[in-house]
Amino acid sequence: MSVSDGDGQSGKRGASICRIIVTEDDDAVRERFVRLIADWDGGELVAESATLSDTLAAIRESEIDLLITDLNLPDGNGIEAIKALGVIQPHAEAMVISVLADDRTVLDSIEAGASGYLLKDADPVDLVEAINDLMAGRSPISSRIARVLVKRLAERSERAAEDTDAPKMTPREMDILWGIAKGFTSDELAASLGISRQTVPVHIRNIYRKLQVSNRSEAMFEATRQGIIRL
Amino acid sequence: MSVSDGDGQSGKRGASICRIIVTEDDDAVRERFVRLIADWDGGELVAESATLSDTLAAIRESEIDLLITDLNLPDGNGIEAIKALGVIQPHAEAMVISVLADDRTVLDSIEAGASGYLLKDADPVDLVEAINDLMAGRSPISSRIARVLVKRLAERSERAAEDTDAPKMTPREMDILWGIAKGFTSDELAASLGISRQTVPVHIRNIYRKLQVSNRSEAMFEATRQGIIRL
DNA sequence: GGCTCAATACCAAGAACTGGGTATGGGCAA
DNA sequence: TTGCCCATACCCAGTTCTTGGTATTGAGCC
Repeated sequence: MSVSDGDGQSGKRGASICRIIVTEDDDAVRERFVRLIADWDGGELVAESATLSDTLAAIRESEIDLLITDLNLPDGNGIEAIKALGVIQPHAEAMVISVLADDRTVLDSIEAGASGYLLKDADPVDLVEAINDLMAGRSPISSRIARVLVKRLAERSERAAEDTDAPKMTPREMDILWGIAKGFTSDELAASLGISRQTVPVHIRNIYRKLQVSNRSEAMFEATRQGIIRL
Repeated sequence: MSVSDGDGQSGKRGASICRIIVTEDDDAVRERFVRLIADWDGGELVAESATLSDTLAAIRESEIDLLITDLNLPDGNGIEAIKALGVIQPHAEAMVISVLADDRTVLDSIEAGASGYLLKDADPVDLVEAINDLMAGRSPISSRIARVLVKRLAERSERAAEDTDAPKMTPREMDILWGIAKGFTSDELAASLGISRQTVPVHIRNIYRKLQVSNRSEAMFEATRQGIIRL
């Protein structure tokens, strides 16, 4: 697709030069980034922009491999640019460079498709190293940002693991629960489990009691919410 | 062990010195870590270990602030040590230093409670900087490892966002869907939404069509699986 | 102005579910 | 051994769902 030269191999993405857009509303900072890329022989600056709208235009008009963007832009949020990039040029990577480090912003950025996230800290970031990481399929991420990701992933297992109550289902009840998830009627469940059609409702009632619900759909909701059923 | 001077300053978790256990079955590597910590005046090595069982014993017997562990141990998996630490000394941090970088291992480690994860790469890691990060509430993570976390968090939103089909629910249908999740009957739904009891089944039928299901429980399952309903 | 679609409303029959009992074996632990 | 729990099975009455129709109104689009 459209790559200039490169068809063939590209161990990393190595063969071709990395085409980059830099979005940053602070002129001084942007100039610094631009210079770093100019002095590096692995990348080509396709566009530099100080606004969201310019960036969106550039994403539509130029083929790129990497978007480096700030989040606080005068006319919007850099996350929009990341989302647009994901739609228009899905092959491209995106990296955030921002002062923001709150959970919501970080997670939104990652979910929008950013693969890297550097904090605009005191210490000057090694931009070229970050770009190399990114192009090699790694994710350069400041340790403070990484903490947000770790926290998010860790809490997920916590809830499933202990969850205070964790109603324990018997093996048969798990069978029934899965049958319900697949929309089986009691008769179908009885047939597929090889038991009487009168027995199924008994199990279902026991499930309701354990989950403190009173019908199938509520049971499904609770069971998935409490991690009893994995999607 | 060279604790040397001690408490004076040390800004971060400042008052006390960081008590550390190092678990690593390769003697040379472990010795290197031990020496680095010894030469640093912010931490005290409480124990060093080459096996899981020794580490578990140390976790039980000594108060520590940080566990630095390999995963491949001769008598088990370092993840066990992390889990044990989380139970016995929940305040303590854990960091993995391993050659393993597969998704399952990384995610298991994080979910077990590791806050840091360094790849035992070619380049020598700056262990002291990593420890400082950790003690300051940040997460030192190699970029290759970070990619795993990013991938995991991004795919979660992807499924909800486009998902190939992404059946779009109208606002009303979302109301109905949530009502079903909470176990409301059609009558209750009609009452809570202020519409006729005859209208609810119409919406439900439309939902079934969009999700390609034929009853409420299956609809719940599909809706949660496809991320239409967030838990 | 037509067209599509969401949202509303109504009817009715048959299938399925819910909740109340009671009861028999088998397995496991005190 | 006794007691508890799981799994099994049955009955029944009442409630709720599901599915087949038809129809009106308003919003958005060509």
